[in-house]
Amino acid sequence: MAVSKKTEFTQEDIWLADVAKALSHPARIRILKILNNMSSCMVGNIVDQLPLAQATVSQHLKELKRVGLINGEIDGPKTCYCVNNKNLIKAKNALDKLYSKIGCC
Amino acid sequence: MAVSKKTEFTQEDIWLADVAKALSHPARIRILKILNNMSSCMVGNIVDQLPLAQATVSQHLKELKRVGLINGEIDGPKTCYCVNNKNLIKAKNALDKLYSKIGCC
DNA sequence: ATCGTTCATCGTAAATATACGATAGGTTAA
DNA sequence: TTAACCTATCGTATATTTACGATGAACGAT
Repeated sequence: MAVSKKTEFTQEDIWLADVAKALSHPARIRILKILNNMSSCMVGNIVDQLPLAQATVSQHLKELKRVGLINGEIDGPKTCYCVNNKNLIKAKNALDKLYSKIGCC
Repeated sequence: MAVSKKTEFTQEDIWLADVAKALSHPARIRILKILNNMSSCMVGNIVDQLPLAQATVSQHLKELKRVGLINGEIDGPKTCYCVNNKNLIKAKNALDKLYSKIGCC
């Protein structure tokens, strides 16, 4: 794409777009829902519920972690992930600023 | 990416991911904010406020329209765009389902 | 120390997204 | 009709994402 122009926008717009990018794959939406419904949050459990290879799931988890939508901590040989509610709510609130005050044309 | 596995998820997860994808570029976030603050919504006005070529802006508008976040209607030689509040609110509500009931691990 | 388990990272191939110039299509004005 | 204008689309180059097998790193148990 030649050269990216993403840096020429405000920090807030870049941040919100980045969070949206992390949400832009059904596997990552599914992962968030799984973490929301399980007390256990081992990677293996997540892999079992997705039609994807372990390496691919790990990549998706990394992307969600990168933008702060989930937290992960090492627990012995396993890794435990969970949703970061604070940032998810922050993203939801940011969407409020996009509502049109005016009706549709 | 070899073969896409996106179809192997639920319709709702695919839909929400698709809306998030439309929001995943700062230019498109900016466009929504511009539409939210202007009574006029001609493409030319939007192009003037972005560091992008007209062809690129048109592409971004097309992507927002594809998922129903904006509506566009031809008004003489110009085209008028506006935010589709209904779908934006629908997306925001869908994010509510992703909050963790459990605290962070 | 060795083995099996769990997960992250590397390397790589293919699909998709981004950006722009050029051009086409449609509208109003002269 | 011609000219000028506005926007969408086409063609194309490059960047990024997606997906997987293979490998590596860390841990617990034997």
